[in-house]
Amino acid sequence: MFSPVLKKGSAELLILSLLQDEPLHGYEIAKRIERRSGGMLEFRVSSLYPILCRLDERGWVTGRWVERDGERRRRYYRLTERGEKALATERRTWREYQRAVNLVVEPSHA
Amino acid sequence: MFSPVLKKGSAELLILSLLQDEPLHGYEIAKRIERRSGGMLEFRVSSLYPILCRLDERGWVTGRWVERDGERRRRYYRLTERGEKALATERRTWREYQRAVNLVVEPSHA
DNA sequence: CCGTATATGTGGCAACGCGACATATGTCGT
DNA sequence: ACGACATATGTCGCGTTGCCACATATACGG
Repeated sequence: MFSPVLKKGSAELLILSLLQDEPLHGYEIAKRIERRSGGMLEFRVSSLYPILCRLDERGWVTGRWVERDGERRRRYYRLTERGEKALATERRTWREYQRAVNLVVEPSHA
Repeated sequence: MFSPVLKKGSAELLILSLLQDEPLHGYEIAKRIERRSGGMLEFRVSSLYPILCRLDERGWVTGRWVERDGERRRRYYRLTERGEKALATERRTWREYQRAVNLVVEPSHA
């Protein structure tokens, strides 16, 4: 839907936002992003898993393997305390960024 | 102010928006973006000039050298017809993109 | 005469999302 | 029994893009 370029930078914010509600595994995260955005945002798994690793290394989320009968193994991620703080910061940054861009592009200044 | 990652994708939109009002040269574009955004957005010249070339090659803007006494030579860019259409599209895309991300990020869904 | 603002550019780097591909399991229809 | 599909996780290499460092040149004020 949107070009890869535009989506840069928002990926982490999207994932962290979903994990705030409850722990999720990768595939489920991708589906929820698509559903919540009304199909406008789509996440390629090739982007998703590297990002989750990145967030784990950074200490913002922790992953935990879960194996159940009649189910393929899944890795559930949950937000850490540091991740929660980071999410708050990223959300604020995103809002400010939107505002800044809109100040320039919205023609109300003419 | 904002990380380079987040800014990816919005650069063209910002530049095209400013050129809609009147033809401008590169340096002036950079300053206006900074001023209009209240100092929140800053544009490195090392990003700016390559983008202007790109837009020129794509036929969205056309550059014209202007030399005046007591002034260093400047290259003024103006929006082409194709550029105007592209700008309209990019503006719409940006709005939709904001909406899509906010649908996922804003916690009003819980 | 020297620093600062103005003005335009180049080269190479690092980050990031993605397409293509690989692998494995559960489910449903035929 | 078998194939197609959804589920689920991952790797590799590519292309785009903004940035830092650097280069060059002119006008102006102290």
